Amino acid sequence: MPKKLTVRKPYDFAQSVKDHGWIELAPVRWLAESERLQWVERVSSGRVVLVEVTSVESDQAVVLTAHTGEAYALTVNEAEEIAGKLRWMLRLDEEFGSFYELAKSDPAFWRAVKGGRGRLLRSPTLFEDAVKTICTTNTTWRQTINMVDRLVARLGEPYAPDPNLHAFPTAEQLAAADLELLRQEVRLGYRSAYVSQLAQEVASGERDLESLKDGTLPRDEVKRELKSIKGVGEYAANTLMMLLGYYGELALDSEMRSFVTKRYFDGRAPSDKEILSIYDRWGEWKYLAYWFDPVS
DNA sequence: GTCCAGGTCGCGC
DNA sequence: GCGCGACATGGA
Repeated sequence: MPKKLTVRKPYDFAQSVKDHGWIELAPVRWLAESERLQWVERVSSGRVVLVEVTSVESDQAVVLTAHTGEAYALTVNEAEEIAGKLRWMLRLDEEFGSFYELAKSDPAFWRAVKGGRGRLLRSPTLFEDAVKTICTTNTTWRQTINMVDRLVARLGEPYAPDPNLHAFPTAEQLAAADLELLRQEVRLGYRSAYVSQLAQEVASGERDLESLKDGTLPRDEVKRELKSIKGVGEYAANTLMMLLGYYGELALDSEMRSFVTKRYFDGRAPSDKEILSIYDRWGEWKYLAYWFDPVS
C-alpha cells in the first residue's frame, strides 16, 4: 500500500536525491528511467523489505511503496518504521528557510538552489553513514563505491525475491564478521579495524550513535562524540555533522582543497585557514554554500 | 618502481 | 598544540 509523505516547498525530489554522492553507495540506488529511489531495508522486526520512492508531480510529497515479496503485508509498526527512516534519509523535516534567504543574496547561487535543493541524501542510520564515511577516507570515490558494494553484498541480508539485492549490514552483523573477511574479501584495507571496532562498540551498546540524531545534545558534544570514533578525524566528523544536519563546519579534504584553490586562488596553494574562510559569511550554512558553489 | 586518492593515528617535541 | 611517517588498496 503506497504511503504519501509531505514536504515543504520548494523541493526537487529527483535533483535532491542525486545531489549527494551517497546515491551511488549500496544499498541505495537510483532508477533513472522511472525516477525512482530504491533500496533494501532490514526492519527491526527482522523482515527484509524492498523500498521504492517516487514523487508526485508537484514535488510537495513523495510516495513510498514497500515490497515484502511475501503474502503477509507489513504491520503498522513496520510501515511506520520505514516511513520514519525515509523521512530521515530525505530530510523531509529539516528547515531550510534561512538557508534560502541567505542564498538569495547571491544570484548565481540562488539560481542553482531555488528549485528546492539542499536536502542531501543520507542513510537510515548514523551507523551506516559513519561506516560509509570511513570508507571515503584516504581513497578514491571509485574505491569507496566498491568497498560499500562488497560490504553490502557479503554481509547484508538478501531480499528473498531478488537475492542479488541486500540490506546494509547491521552493527551486530558487522561486529560478528571476521576481521580477515573485512580485509581479504571486502577489501577495506586498514579501515577494516576501524569499521570492526565501531560495529562492536555499537552492537555492544557501549556507543549509542543513533541518539545523536535527536538533536538534544549541544553541537560541540556531538562533534566530540563523533571524533571519539577511531578512524574519524576532522574531515569525517564534519561530514557526519553535515549528515546530522549541522552545516556550520566544512569538511576539508583533497576534493575541496582543489576546488577552492581553482575557484578562488587562481591555482596558488592557499592555507587551510584561507580555504575555510571563503565561506565565512554563510555562518550556519557553510557546508551547503560549498556544496552548491557554482563552478563559474 | 613512485605517487596519490573526498585522512587518521600515534608518536615525539 | 604541530610535524611526520605509517597505513591497505588500486589506478595513473
